[in-house]
Amino acid sequence: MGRPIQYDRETVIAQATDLFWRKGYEATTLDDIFAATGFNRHSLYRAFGNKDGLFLAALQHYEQNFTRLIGAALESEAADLDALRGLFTARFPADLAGLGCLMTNTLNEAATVPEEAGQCAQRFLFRLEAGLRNVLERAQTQGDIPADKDCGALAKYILYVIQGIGTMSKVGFTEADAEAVVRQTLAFIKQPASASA
Amino acid sequence: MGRPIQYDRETVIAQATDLFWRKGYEATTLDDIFAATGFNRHSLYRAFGNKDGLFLAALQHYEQNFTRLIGAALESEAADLDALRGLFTARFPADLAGLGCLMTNTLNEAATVPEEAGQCAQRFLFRLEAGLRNVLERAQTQGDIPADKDCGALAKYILYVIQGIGTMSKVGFTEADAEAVVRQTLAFIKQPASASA
DNA sequence: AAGATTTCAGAACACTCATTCTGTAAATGT
DNA sequence: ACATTTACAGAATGAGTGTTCTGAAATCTT
Repeated sequence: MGRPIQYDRETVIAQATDLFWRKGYEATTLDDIFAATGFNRHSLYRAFGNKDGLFLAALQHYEQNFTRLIGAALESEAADLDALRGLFTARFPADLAGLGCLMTNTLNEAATVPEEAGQCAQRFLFRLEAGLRNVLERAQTQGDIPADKDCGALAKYILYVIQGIGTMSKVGFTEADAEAVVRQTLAFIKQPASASA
Repeated sequence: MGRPIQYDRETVIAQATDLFWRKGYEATTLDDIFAATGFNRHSLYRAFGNKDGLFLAALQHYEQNFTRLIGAALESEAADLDALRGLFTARFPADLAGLGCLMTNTLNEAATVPEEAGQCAQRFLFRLEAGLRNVLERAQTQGDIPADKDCGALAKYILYVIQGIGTMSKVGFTEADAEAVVRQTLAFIKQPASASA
């Protein structure tokens, strides 16, 4: 059956994800990846086809990790505003401090990234939006959000704020700033007297 | 004194700004610029030193254009919330639809952009933040914003939202979505009963 | 133990792109 | 009119990088 593989596929993907996350798709060279993971040039092309294939695998890896969090915080029966806040404060500022979100970064790099990657990131965004709406509607039926608010619009709003956090985290604004924004957003949402048109 | 220059420096910078804006720093090649502007390889190096020099000139050009708007909307004596809203709705969604803000884009590309460019973009951000705070404080003294709100925090908040708009505008979200976010944000800010911690 | 098969290691290739170089054209000053 | 200076035009260079190729190493099957 030939020589056995000396690398672990999942480990390689995880390490590559980290690199792409920090440096972006284009700025991450294959040599960077070989240096960081120690795995083989030829093996890359055998296992992933090419650089794009590896990048897509990294995006999927990222999405799966994130999916667990989203599933718990946004899509489960128990999801409420506290879970939403937890998603923000536990996940976003912690790991992503200074890195932004890989999906957001990919969207921002859309001009150079393979097309399929951009679509993947966009799907991710839509799913996030749907999850947010789910939580908000649930909270609304429980009375945590005024009944006259449009949860679809609020979900979109949060999505925008999330993208802002992703960008700002990369330019020296602190974790405390991001947390204040999250607090502020949740406070806004809960306020009665909706003055929105 | 030798052959006269056949290109107009300002025109070249304006065209280069447009390219960098649309495609980003790295993805824009010098050949792109030569093709779009028709001006000369040698002249570029003579006039701007190198690609980085041209990019910095483009950033300054962008900043100057923007400065007029910011000056009127944020830093003048007459600046109020309506002027702020005008800055959003007139400027951001119109020209920038699908492009984001050149400064935001530059920040997102920080890994590959020349260092000086990143600093320029960051200065721009701080200036924008200061202008926002100025408007909010003025509005607060005029009674448009509840007295118990922290204008510094609100200014930062708006800055985050602006970055979000810049990113989202590049991934298919419509101008109407962005306008809704602006309306929502202004409505939030004006609301009494601040529940923020 | 021998052959087959797959991985590993690194050189070689092809392409892009910023930068530099060489030669030509156009204007000014004497 | 001639020499000088500057711009224009395009070829040449060199570095970086994704991809392919060649040969050696390691393991399994028979």
